[in-house]
Amino acid sequence: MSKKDYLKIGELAQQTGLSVGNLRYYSDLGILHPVIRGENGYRYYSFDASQQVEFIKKAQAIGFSLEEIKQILDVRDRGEIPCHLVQNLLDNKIKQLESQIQQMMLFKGELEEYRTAWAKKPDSQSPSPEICPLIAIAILTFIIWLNITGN
Amino acid sequence: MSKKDYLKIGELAQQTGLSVGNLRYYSDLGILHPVIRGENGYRYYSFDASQQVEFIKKAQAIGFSLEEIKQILDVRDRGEIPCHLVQNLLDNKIKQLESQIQQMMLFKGELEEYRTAWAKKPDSQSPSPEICPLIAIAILTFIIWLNITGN
DNA sequence: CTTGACTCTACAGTTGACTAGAGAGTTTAG
DNA sequence: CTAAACTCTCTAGTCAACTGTAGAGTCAAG
Repeated sequence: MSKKDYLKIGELAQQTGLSVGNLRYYSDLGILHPVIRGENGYRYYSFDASQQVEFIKKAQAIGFSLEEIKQILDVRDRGEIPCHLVQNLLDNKIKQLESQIQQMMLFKGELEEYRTAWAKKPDSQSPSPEICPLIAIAILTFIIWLNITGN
Repeated sequence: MSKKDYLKIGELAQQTGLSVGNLRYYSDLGILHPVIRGENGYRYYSFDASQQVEFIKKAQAIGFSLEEIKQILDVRDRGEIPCHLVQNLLDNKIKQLESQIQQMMLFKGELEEYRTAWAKKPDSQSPSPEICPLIAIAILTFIIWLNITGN
């Protein structure tokens, strides 16, 4: 348990940008286990804990609840292997995911284009510096609408 | 205000699957305005209100907060919006998409790993048909993802 | 060996997005 | 005309995901 073997909670907090309280909360939920508990009760984390935190953050970002994330991580920790039966399903889902990623990248590209266009001509049609043009808004809403509805 | 001109809140609730309370909540937040209020105080909605609700649902599903949705809808209603608001919205969404795409690719990679790992395994080591926790989780997460994206 | 930074547990508070219930007025089917 | 069904407002409760605080123990630099 020497100084260089583990991270204390405050150090992990610093690394990840999460609060100490948040890390304790995750620890209590069983989402992010300290490697060991000291005799003093201190939580000691491994150095790749910040990787785990990144995973959790991103999983949250795409809409997983902490409970769902916990289930995923539990399974991963147990190292179970999928049934043969559903391998085709896996294949299909991977392809599906591929296309979803493509779509999202396309959408992101559109948004970036739009942002660039905006930056070039911020106020040309605008009555005041704070107010942006109607047409741009329509386009923005439309783009979002298209993406959401998938049409 | 004849019977066929508008929807009452209960009718809209039925159409959309949202609760009456939820619709009132949206009405209070200014996210989904009734076209008019009767003298009785009743909320009367236009027939395309259910379209609006669908928009709200899906916008929520891809990670917009009600506050953000309100801003978007306000824009549509008013036809204008402060530039920095649009910029922020765009920036945030681009970042969010970036992170989502990254995470999805990571997830896809993991699934591919699982698939490969399984392909190497002899059939004899296959677990019993009903015990496929990993696959269960994979399916669960995909279902959730599908729900999020609405496809 | 003390002092200040750090940690612990336990519990209360906050925010967003609702849901539930009371008490009262309104509409509508029979 | 009446009773059931619907609506209103207002207040309070719930749930997830935190944040904040109190009181107490622990560690590390001087």
